[in-house]
Amino acid sequence: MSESSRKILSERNVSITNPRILVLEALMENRNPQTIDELQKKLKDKVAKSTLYRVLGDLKRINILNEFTSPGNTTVVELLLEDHVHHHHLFCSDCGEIIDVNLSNEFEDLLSEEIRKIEKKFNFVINDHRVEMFGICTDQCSNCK
Amino acid sequence: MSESSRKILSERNVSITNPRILVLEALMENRNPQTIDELQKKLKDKVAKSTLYRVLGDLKRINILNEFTSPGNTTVVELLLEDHVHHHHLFCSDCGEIIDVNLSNEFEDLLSEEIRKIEKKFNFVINDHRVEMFGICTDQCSNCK
DNA sequence: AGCATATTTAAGAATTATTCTCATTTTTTT
DNA sequence: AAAAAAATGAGAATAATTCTTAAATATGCT
Repeated sequence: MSESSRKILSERNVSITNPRILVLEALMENRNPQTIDELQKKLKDKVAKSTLYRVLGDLKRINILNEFTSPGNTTVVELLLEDHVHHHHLFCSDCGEIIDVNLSNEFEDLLSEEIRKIEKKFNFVINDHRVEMFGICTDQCSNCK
Repeated sequence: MSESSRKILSERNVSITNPRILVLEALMENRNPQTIDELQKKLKDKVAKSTLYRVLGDLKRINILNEFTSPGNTTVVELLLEDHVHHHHLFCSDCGEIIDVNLSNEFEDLLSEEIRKIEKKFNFVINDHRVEMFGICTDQCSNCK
């Protein structure tokens, strides 16, 4: 099981340590975004709190971790690997669930065009973007129901 | 000057107090998003820190304040009044500036359609959304240059 | 495999951002 | 103008994150 985690680390030239493997595994267990708190619980008594934060920093540095903030201002992270293409997020303000969402190619193309316009207008080089949607789930969230 | 702040408060049935007027004025001074820290500096010795946070909470409650987080995880707020229509944000990862951005109607229409599809697919009621763009300013940011 | 060097970890202290508490002050109501 | 209600200031309390350091682990070399 830990093979793929080891591979991820060695391919990126960072040393293979137990905490890093454990954190990667916790992240892989649930490919939707997770709060630090959820991770902390999963890794309780296995990885020190300070180590968890440090390892998450390491993963950001090698560009396989996406960190952002939910509407309640909670920090959330998700693993970004090859298989996990560009996507957006849908937040349930009721249960807190965060769902990965893909939008149509047609939409993404038009968005890229808009971004090109914005780059010109503001003299920016834009290297990333995201669409966040906020609402209330009616029956699909795993937490609700 | 404080007339418009007073009006904003009275129209929404919240009592008119000095700290609230001062915070509103600080927010109006710069209609782009501001960090709590910037606000704190402007209001230094005029409004207590705890009061600033409380007043910001009040403004959120009456729906005239938008709060979100910049990529560096800093909390940012901006006043949302009638004149300030739906817009999006562009973040400079170099100087930290956050710029309000409008996207074309064509784009907004297509986005609304996408959102309708997502609502169906995930059984959500979506009531808000935003597009965030990240990049580096080349010469326009007021901080950079 | 074994040793030396470099890197990482655990644990808790330190820092930062935000919320809470409560006696006093200000605002609103009458 | 007085009474009642609401808001404030100051600092204590809490929560999230970063920092520090001695000990443990990983890596590179032989």
